[in-house]
Amino acid sequence: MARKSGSSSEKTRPLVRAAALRLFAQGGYAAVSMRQIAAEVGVQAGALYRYTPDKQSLLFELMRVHMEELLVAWAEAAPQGTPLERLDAFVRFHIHHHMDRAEAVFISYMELRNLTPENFAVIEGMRAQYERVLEDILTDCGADTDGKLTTLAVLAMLTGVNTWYREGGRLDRAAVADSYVGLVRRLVSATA
Amino acid sequence: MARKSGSSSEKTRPLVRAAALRLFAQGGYAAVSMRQIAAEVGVQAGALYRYTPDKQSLLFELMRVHMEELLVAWAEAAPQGTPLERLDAFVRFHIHHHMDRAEAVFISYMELRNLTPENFAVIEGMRAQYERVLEDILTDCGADTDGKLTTLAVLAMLTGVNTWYREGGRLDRAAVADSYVGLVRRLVSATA
DNA sequence: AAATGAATTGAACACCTGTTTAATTGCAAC
DNA sequence: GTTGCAATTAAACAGGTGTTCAATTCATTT
Repeated sequence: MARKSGSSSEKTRPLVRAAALRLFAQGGYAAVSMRQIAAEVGVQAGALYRYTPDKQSLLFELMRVHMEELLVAWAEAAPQGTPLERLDAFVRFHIHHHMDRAEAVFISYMELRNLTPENFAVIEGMRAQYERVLEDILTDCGADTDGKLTTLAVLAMLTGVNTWYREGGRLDRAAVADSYVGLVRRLVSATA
Repeated sequence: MARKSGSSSEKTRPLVRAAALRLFAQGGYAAVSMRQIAAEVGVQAGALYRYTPDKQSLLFELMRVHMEELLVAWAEAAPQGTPLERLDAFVRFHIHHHMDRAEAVFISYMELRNLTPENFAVIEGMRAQYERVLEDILTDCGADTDGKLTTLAVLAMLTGVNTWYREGGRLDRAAVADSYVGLVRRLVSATA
């Protein structure tokens, strides 16, 4: 019979994920050992294999869940309205969502090359989905620019925030988002 | 007496650098072993230590030289002219320079955390110098925006090109640079 | 209290890590 | 042709790698 309330396993799994997230973000996938992760959880290395089939899956699941949450969060937050309103909303959404998940974002950008080809393809597909979200909005905005190029330019700009934004800095989250809304608006406006 | 022409050492050193550059870019600093680098050069691992005191210095030198070349190249290419002309020139310079050095650029962004604190500080200082170049230009452009924020936004946008640009793709180098000049011009233009 | 099965340990596996060093090779100078 | 030194090798060092598994502990159910 299944236990009525959470088994030890069900409580430990999130701890393993959290430890892996923190350590991978800090030191990089290749530089972090299963024994380090285990130590962070307070367990021996062998015990980790009750929660993940291997180290690679640990990384992959971190990235897959992150991308899934990103897509779901946008699907739930995506507003109706004029193309420009939706563009504003996307900029704010992206910045806030990414600020709240700095470690997962960092891993998802830095550890792509440590995925097996199959796992890489999955993540890449989800990333393409997210890029399409912005591309479609930009198309609706009717910018006279190269849609794909502008999409990638804007996304690079927005994601770049994570490399310098720190809580408690000169600008707070809302101020940063406001500034980028302004930047992106100008970016997509027709040339004078 | 010193040899008249280049010793074997002087011919091998660049090969070691090139192998390390390629392998670090491909697999990441932590995932690449000295034995792999040595194999690529066609030598035993121990022989590498005639060309570098240790693995860390190999990485650091790659990044330091890259940043130095970047700063020197701009110093030599930097034109006079109106602020907007200088901004255009910077955008073109940055994109072309980075396209030509994809591996070094990649390493310089991805392997920062694998530097010792002292080495990190050096690279970070050089990066700050380069950021100031653009910040000064933007200031001269008299944009009514937050100068530091705009600087980082533009740099993230420009450097992002390296994540998707591939030679032989839909757009050639010049077309990409032209597009980004347009994007950046709009970005810094006053709001309507 | 006894039984059950999940959770965990600790040791072992085969192999890889960066780095050092004595011994050897290779090559230019005399 | 011998000397002398730079370049290289092969082996060793101490320790770390991801992963497996028999043995043990632990907590719950009966």
